[in-house]
Order: sequence, then structure tokens, then C-alpha cells
Amino acid sequence: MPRKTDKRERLIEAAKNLIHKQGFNLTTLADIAQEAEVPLGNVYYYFKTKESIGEAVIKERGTDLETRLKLWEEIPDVKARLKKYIDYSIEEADQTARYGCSIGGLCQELGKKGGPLSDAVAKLLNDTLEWCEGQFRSLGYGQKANELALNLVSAVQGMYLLTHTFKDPQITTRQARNLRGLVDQAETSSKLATA
Amino acid sequence: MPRKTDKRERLIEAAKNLIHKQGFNLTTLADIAQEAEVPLGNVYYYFKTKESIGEAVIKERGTDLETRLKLWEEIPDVKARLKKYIDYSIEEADQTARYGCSIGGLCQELGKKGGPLSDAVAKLLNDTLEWCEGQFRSLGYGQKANELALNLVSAVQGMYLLTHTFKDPQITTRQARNLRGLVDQAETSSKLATA
DNA sequence: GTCTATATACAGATAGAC
DNA sequence: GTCTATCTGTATATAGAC
Repeated sequence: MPRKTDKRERLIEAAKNLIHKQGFNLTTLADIAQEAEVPLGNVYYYFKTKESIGEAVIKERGTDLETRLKLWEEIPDVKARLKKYIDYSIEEADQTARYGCSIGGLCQELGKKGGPLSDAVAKLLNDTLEWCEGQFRSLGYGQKANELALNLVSAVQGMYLLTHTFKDPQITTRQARNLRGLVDQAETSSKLATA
Repeated sequence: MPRKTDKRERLIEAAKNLIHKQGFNLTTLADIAQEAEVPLGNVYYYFKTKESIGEAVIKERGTDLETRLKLWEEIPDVKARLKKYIDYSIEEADQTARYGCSIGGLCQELGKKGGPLSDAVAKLLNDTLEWCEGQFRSLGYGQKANELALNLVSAVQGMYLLTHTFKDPQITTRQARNLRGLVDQAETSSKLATA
């Protein structure tokens, strides 16, 4: 079974994990090369700069996210879709406690530097926001859908931050249960507006 | 008016601002020295390591926070105290849009490295949490006070992250108004439990 | 396409004159 | 206490043999 040159993919995968664990700034090309079992000098055949690796990683995160959102989109019950989004945070709780949110963390870190990478990650959070907004609109909320989406995503990101800060997955468990309840209560009135 | 050696304080002040703007990892001692108008070599007379500067900065952030919390504590109406906490985020909205939360950002960044600095910033967030919990307890919430505090601080931190990510102070304005409303509605029932 | 050796830049930290 | 010059390590990136 002759393995094709999957080096590029190995490098992206390694970078993806390391950047999540250590952050972008603290992750060196040497780290990535070692993790991917690729000689350092060879890295530059696939990526001109460290920034371009970051770009590839964010792109990967983007397709991962899109895959999830599209998958959840197929759930018939709209509220169940939103609850899937919340449940996902529970599945990831241990990882979050250790390394934080793979998207939110980058938004925070890269947001200070500005530049193309910063915009690219911000877009991922924006995609999430828009997806949620779409769901709330399907639930019948018109103008308010935007605000509700902001409330939900904001709550989830805050939950991630606290979970990471205190390295306690249970914070996610508790908060996610809460958020789930909110989605459940939605529909009938504008109670979700207070989420 | 012979100015005493306020160099140490100038260094801390410079570091405090630069770390907020650029993050800890990207802020160099040369940056700090220049901003404080202190020769690079002289920095080491006041601080043995970069980490010890970080320690001093976090300590400063801690006293700033404590000052605020103690000040708000003097407000007679308990709900007004919590609303002060929320209003503070509005005052800082422009800064937040540019540089993020001065505490939350460090929690995120230092949380991945672990170590004493990480614990020190985490404590600041924990102090905030405990302060809020105390307020909710004063409002008559017993067991639930802890959860309500988590909800509120989490919501505020999420709001900060989105504000920073999209560099839009209005996100804070909108969300803060929402959170204010939640605090207002509290008391009567357990509605705040769904915050 | 691959990999070793190395250039270049700059970070944190120190030595030692003043 | 102060500051210049510098050491040392390490990061990104390149050169060039294979």
C-alpha cells in the first residue's frame, strides 16, 4: 500500500492540533514538523510561511464547521437543531477544559494582530452566528432572530472561556443544560429573547 | 518636585497596556522598556524575568478589580450593584472592541500554558464570579446563586469575545441592555435562572 | 520532491563600566 | 541605581546538495 504524499495533510493536521493546544503564537514550525514527522526544511515546500499554515488550518476548521452545520440542518425539528449545537459543546467539554474553544481561542489571539488570519477566523464565528440566526428565523422570530443568535453564541463562547479558565468540563455540562432548557422554552413566547 | 524612582510603576503601567493590546506572548521586554522610557537593560533591575512583570501586571489588574467591586458593594440596592457590573462593560466597549477583555484575554492566552500566571488570572475571574454570587445570595437565591453568577459572568465574557472578534462596540451595547433587563426581572421568580 | 545545513532576526537575559 | 554592550537561545526562513 504505497502511501501517497500526504505530507501536506499531515502538516495541516499536526498544526491544527498544536495550535489548538498551544495557540498560534507559541506553536513553532519545528513543533509542527516534528509532530507531522516531516523534516523542518521540507515544510517550506508545502507552505511558504507560518501564516500560510495558519490559513490552511483555519480553512480546515471552516470545512469542519460547515460539515457539522449542514449535518444538523438535516434534523427536521428546528429546536432539535439548536440543541444539537449545544450538545456538541458537551461532547467537546473535556477538550475545551484543556485547550479552550478551537475557534474562539483563535479569535481572541488573532484578533489583536489583525490581518487576513484574523478576518478568516472571525468569519467562522460569523458563520455560526448566521446559522443560529437562520434557525431562530425558522422558528418564527423575525427581527429578533439576529439578537437571539447573538445571545446563544455569546453564551456558548462565554461558557467555553470559563470552562477553559477553570479547567472544569462540568462548567460546560451545567451551562449547556441551562441553554438547552432555554431553547426548549422558546417558541411559545419571546422568552428566548432573555437568553 | 523631585520625582522619585517611579520607574517600576512606569514599567508596570506600560506592560499593563501593551499586554492588553498585544497579548502577553507578543509583548516584548523591548516594547515595554520603550513605552516606559526605560533602557532595556535597566528593566532587569526591577524585574528578574518577563514572567515577574506579568505577575505584577496581573496583581495590578487584581487591585483594579477589587477596587471596583468594593465600590459597587456600597450601592444600597443589590440589583443596582449587578447592573453596575454590566454598565461597566458598556463604558469599556470601545476598548473591548479593540483589545478584548483585559482579564478574559489573559485567561485564554495563559490558560494554555498553565503555571502560576495562569492561576493568577483565573483567580481574577473567580473573584468576579464570587462577587456576583454574593449579590445573588443577597437577593435571596440560595443554592442557585452560584449558577446565576456563572450565567452572568459567562454571558459577559461571551459578549466581550464577540465584541472583540467583530470589533464592534455595539455588540456590547446591545447585549448589555439585555443582561440589564435580566437582572431587573430577577427577584420575583426564578427567571434569572434562565439567563 | 526531499532534507541538511545555515542565514538572519530577534527574543530574554547577563556582564560589567559608570 | 543606571545603562551599553553583548551573550545565548531559538524562531522563521533560505540555499543548495541530493
